[in-house]
Amino acid sequence: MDRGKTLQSLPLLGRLSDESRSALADICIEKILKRKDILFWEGDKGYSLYILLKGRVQLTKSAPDGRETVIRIIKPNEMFAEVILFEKKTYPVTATVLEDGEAFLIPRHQFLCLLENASFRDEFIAGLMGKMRYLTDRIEYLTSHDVEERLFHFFREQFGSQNTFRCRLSKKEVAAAVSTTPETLSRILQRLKRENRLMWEGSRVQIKTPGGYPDKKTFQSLEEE
Amino acid sequence: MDRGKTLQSLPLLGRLSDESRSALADICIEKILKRKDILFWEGDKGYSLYILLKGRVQLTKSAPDGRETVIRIIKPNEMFAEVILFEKKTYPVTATVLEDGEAFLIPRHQFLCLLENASFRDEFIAGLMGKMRYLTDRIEYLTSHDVEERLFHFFREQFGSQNTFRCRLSKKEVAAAVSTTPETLSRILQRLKRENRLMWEGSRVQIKTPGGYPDKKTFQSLEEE
DNA sequence: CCACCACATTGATCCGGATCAAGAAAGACC
DNA sequence: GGTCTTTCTTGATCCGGATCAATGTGGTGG
Repeated sequence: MDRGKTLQSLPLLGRLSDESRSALADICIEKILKRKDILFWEGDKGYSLYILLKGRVQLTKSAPDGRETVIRIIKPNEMFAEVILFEKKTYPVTATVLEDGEAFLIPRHQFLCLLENASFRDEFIAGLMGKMRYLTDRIEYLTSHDVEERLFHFFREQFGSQNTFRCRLSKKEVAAAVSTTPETLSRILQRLKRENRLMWEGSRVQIKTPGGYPDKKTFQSLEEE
Repeated sequence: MDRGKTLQSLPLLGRLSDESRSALADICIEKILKRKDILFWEGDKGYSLYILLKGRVQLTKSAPDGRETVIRIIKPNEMFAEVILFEKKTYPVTATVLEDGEAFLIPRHQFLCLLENASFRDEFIAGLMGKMRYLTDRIEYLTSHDVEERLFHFFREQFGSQNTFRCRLSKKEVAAAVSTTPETLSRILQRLKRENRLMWEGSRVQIKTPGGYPDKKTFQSLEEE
């Protein structure tokens, strides 16, 4: 893999000067991600951040009683775990690979140098703001929309506005992502199929709700920011 | 008010060089906050961020159906609305004054200059990270803790670990802050009083749960970060 | 000081979705 | 290919908390 090129194609890093980018290319570590790998646990001390190139990674937080809450599912080209950049603190979430892929792993102190570059820094901060908006929206979404709405919204966020796509996540995982149980999801899918509004066979999902999804609210996915 | 001094005493801004700080002092606008004032509406175009000096401000997001979700309640010395810094976008939340106070209002382009200062910038980014942690925690909290736990947690977050304090918010507002209805809150307060675990008379709240609150989980308030 | 309106309490009811339980299907592993 | 484990489905039940409704209580402005 030509790292320099890969790095350049990333929205975030395209802003770097050629020199910094190639310096980064020498530093960052490629990592192959296999489904079910844990990249780090909530509470771990950490010194690197990640850029996902391919695949899908889930960030969860666990309650004292063991229940896991999905905070966010990372799609390719997103950066995650930057939270450890400026604090000697620990990861606030656990990162689990949901779908095989690869990632760049960038050591923290290395990354900090890059922030001297004004244009890069602005892009980086803008990225953080986008994530804050995302989390804000997620709070609103989880507290005032029902499971069906959350499901449609989740699909749109993850797979864009296409009406048919391949979802490699298990139903259990999707249930967790929309903050419900497999049983409830199963029942809802059953009903949606009966009402001929959504079909999910194997990994193939087909949405047939011409003229818009049930959730009217315009809700931006992180990518679109 | 001696703005320079006030600015210096703020954790975030203390890091600035004396010159930048006094430049900032000349720029930033003092604003008196009266309960029920709206600082900005979700969707407004905005060009300034705020630092709350005194009082309390609520950030909410509204669902299409009109329901309002409280995202965060700002305490003194916190900065908010920085989200508009790097995007020409609109405020993602509505800011309502809950308790009389005052704030500094800093025009966006002015603030951007300050980021040239490395130490200030790091502090600023660290602040953003803290907020992301907060939002992450809030998602987990709202989805996997019941109203009683959320209530105790809210008090601790807002008023620290003291067992007795003055809460100037209305019950309706507290209900919203813990994402429930006034009716439910009322019933819970009634029960807690009967069980002699918490008393709320007038604005005076007294918690009598020696040896820890029901929510065992260590949960940092933003201030402690 | 009274009238009015937002807040607060209390009761009755309802409902979305979690939980528990048990079978069926589908991978995964030797 | 067969066993074993995990996922998925379906059914029955339960429960936290929302909603609806009615009444009580303050606070505030004229």
